[in-house]
Amino acid sequence: MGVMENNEFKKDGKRQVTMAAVGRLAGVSQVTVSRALSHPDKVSAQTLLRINDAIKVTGFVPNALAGALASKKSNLISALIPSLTNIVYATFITAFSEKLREHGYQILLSETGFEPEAEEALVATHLSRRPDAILLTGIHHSARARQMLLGAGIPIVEVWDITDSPVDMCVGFDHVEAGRRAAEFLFEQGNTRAATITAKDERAVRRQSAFANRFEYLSKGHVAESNTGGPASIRAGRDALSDLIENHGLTSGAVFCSSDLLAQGALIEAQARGIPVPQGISIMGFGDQDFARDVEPSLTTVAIDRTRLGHVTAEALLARINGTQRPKSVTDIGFEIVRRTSA
Amino acid sequence: MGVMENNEFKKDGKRQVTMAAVGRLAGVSQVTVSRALSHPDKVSAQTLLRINDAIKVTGFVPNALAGALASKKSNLISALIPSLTNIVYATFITAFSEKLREHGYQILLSETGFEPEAEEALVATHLSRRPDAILLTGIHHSARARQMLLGAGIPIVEVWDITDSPVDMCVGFDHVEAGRRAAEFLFEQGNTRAATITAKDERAVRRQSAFANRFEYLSKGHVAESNTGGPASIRAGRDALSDLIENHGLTSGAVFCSSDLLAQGALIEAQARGIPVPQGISIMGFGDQDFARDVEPSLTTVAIDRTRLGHVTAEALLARINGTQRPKSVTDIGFEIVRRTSA
DNA sequence: TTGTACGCGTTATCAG
DNA sequence: CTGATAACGCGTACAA
Repeated sequence: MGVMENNEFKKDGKRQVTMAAVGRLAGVSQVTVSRALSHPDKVSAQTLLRINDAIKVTGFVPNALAGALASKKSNLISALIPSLTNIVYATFITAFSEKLREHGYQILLSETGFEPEAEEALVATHLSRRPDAILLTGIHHSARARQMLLGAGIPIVEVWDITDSPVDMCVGFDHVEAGRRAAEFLFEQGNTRAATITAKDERAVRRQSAFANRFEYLSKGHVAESNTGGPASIRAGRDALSDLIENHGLTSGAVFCSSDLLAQGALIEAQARGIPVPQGISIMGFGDQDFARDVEPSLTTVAIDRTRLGHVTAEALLARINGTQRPKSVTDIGFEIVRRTSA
Repeated sequence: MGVMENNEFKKDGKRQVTMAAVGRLAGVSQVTVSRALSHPDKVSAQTLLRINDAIKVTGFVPNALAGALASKKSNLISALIPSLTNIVYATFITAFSEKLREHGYQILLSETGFEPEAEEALVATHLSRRPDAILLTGIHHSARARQMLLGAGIPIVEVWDITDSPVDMCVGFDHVEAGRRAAEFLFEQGNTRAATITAKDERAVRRQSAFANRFEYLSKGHVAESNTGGPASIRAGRDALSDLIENHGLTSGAVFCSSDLLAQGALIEAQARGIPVPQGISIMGFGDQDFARDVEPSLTTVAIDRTRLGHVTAEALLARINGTQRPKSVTDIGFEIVRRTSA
């Protein structure tokens, strides 16, 4: 009694309906059925009708596996993103998928988490499906992953970051510049002290570091830092603000958070402690998620247009697939500081 | 100069590395390479080493398309969910994917939106990839979709709802019962008036309806209702509460929201208007998302264990794939009312 | 332990 | 406009 027994599906059950079967019913050969589907204009109206009838009758569903094998085109695009439950990646992938679906592509999606090692294994399994292109998040990949990617000979796009030396192409923005600009903004707002709250995310850490450097340079003071050690959440934001207050002597100034969600947590914690925002402390988020403008006080933040990022990335990939776009292309979608009331 | 030109990928470029090529390098036949990969114990240690060397040297990546075609097993599982940007579906799919990946499956994911028609087209494209199983959200599907699904002869699981007549199997909970129980809970808390805020979501509407019926029966009063007409968001929650206050004369009592996000919006709006919660009005959410316990006041809600739902669904599918699980199975994962401070 | 022969369902090529 | 025929790369008998 092996574990593979008793399987009533496939294996030996009713064989699937093939183009040949449809053809028999329509009185044509298998090839003609194939043509009727991919180049209907190359088939007489007569037989086209009979074939479509036969398809309806048999409930034929083409086998894309066989099609991909024969044509060397899978119409599949792989996407590796850190996390689906992080809304910023979810909105990005929604926009990305939408645009690609319009062009007949399906997305094979996997979460890599924030550990670089996990990505490598996923790259292999994804490549085995022979996607027509692959999307990676970030610009840091293991040597073996890079090697496999290059070997695949397909368009590759890295997103959410930019670099001078992309594997193939990349579209994103400059995190160092974003952190720096946030520091300048908060300093210009009159804050002489600042602290940071950062989630466990390589890019967030890079922004934090740029922020701290810049703000310390401008203010000649120390920037206290609290790291969540995990993904962003309201709880993490609350705890981090408590940490800054209780363990780092934070009493005034600005707090730069690595995401709007952390900022919202900090906002709630400040409220719970009776600290007025922005009068007592200022809070700045990152991302400009939908709710940023709808919380009280509304959140000052760094806007990243994730939907545009998704669309631009999809278009770049499409252009690359049909040879329009050159390799080594780098697209900076930029960011924008949005001043609201929390800072 | 057609649009398909200039394509430097695939098409005619370097042919991919095959098992045959690996075999030649290792001095064995293609079959032996295949065996070395799927049944290493059936190959001598000697040749296994040579094969693994050859694989490394050539950078061989198996072609899962060809494998699936030959074995009639794609190791692919399709998942159709309404929305990725809705955190409840995202957490569900993360749990679902995780469990299935442990068993060697990859997930082909698509968003269907909340319009039933969109699902049908997606079912077709997904089925063409010959997934080993398919997951659908909800229990309402077009006739043609049902037909195609049945014809595919693969395990099918419908989630987030239950019914006596699943296409194949379903795992979820009873939305009518959930709405009813929420009404009883709020009434027992002493609320003599109630209103609802509901997003555009068939299941949410069903809960709302059950809630209103039950609460009206218990209180002998009318339950005012505000519908967002779109997806849930903090903005939508704020607007809906304003609507209830300004257009429906809401001044006290409880508000049952179709999601925690809407409830959070209502909470913020109440705060902005200086209405104390729960003293002025009570607010109840739905879903028990992470932040529900971390906002101020903490959110009373109906807990749905989405991670468990994901795992249970994956396990049911796995069991069904290897014939352990019978068809027409219905799994009710239930729900739980969590009393916190907002109601 | 290894290899040969064949089939999976489709597309591409070339003839008619 | 239609049809043979040959790939596509791998798994599954079955044989050695």
